Amino acid sequence: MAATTRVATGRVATGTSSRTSSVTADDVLRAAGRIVERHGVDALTMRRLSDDLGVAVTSIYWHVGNRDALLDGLVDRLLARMETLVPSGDTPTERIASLARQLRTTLLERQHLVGLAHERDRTPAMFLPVQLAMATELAEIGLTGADAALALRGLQVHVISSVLMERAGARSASHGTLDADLWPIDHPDRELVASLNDPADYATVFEYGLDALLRRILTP
Amino acid sequence: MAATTRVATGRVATGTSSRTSSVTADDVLRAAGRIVERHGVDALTMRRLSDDLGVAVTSIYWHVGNRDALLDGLVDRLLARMETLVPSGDTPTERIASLARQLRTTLLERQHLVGLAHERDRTPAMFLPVQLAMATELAEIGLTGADAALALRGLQVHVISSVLMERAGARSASHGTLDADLWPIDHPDRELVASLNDPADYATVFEYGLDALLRRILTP
DNA sequence: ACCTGAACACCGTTCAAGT
DNA sequence: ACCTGAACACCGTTCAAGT
Repeated sequence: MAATTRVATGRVATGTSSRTSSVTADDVLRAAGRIVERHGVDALTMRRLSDDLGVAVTSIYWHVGNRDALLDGLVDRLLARMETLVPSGDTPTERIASLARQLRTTLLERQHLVGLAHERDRTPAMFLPVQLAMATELAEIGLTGADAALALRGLQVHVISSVLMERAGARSASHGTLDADLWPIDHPDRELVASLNDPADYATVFEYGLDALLRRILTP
Repeated sequence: MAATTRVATGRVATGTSSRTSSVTADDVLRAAGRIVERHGVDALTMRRLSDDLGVAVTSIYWHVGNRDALLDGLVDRLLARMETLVPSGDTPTERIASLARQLRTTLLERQHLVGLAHERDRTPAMFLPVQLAMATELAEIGLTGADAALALRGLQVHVISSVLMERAGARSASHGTLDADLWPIDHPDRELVASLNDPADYATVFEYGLDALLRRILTP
């Protein structure tokens, strides 16, 4: 009984579409992206999405196929964003670092989408534009071939991992459990334990690893 | 109509339990772990699990509470495993590297569980035993306090990332799309592109980054 | 061309009932 | 103490039907 509370859902901003009331595929993508980024992938149900858009569940299927295709569309949007990054800096090393940092901040803004892309095996495609740009810089230093490939993958691994770790760190911190809370209270190195309690320094960890990689690239 | 094909499901190996037919909480955990590791978390439905065990869905709830508690239990089992790692090697640096490598291989064996632990913000707890052991080695080198914390986190980030990337790499490779397939076919550095086509060298990428980190630790 | 409700098979979970 | 079926609210998806 009482199937749904379907009562003129106020209608969500139709945005660019000129005709009223009806919904475009782009509207669906946008609304879906909003839900995913704010509440995670699991929160994206077709019924919730249709509620947000003020249409029947089934009309979403007309626009985007099904849930799987919808998620694919979201990932595609993220990948398109990756092509806008441009390196800055005077030396190749600086430009590589600049690319890595831009990549990191871009991914941090869309963390749930990054996870989604990873689950769907689109991580390689996600990194492609940056890899191409980085390859150019590496060639400038004289690093090509297998060595360059290794350096590229090293950088790639480093960036994505610090994004993932930062998310985990932020969430643990927000619900109170810090890394250091797990450590034995009588550990001799109290400054170490204290440092692990500082939740905000994942940027530093990132720079630390980036520096390590760049040094190794410059002195093989 | 035809609710389920509930026909004497042959009964799964009851293992250690002495009484026949009935099921222990440990049986449930084991069966669930098998499903998760073989087919991923999404494949773990309560009904499939109960089918595997040859009991009614509802009896699972008696043993483990609900699905969420079940997943928690699986993660706990993974964390317990982490305490068994022991460093080997003559120098502190070698012992640190040894710990990182053991951690990596252990996590690679339980990749789905690692993802699960990460989603549930248990990554810090997962790394705790290794971190403690590594801290001892770092102190031997003379690295303590904030510097040691940074090194620990750097190592932690590196290990988990290479595990995650290796999974992504393996899956992309298995369904045919290699990193390098995305690159422009006319890219000047053909050896680089060829290197990116070799799917098996994630171990090398891991060692590369590990080496970079250890060098940086030794020369601050 | 676009939207709709009804209907399907599938979830997780609760509960009263059995032994 | 353990297991069961019935029943609930919730999914994704299909389809015939509307305009």
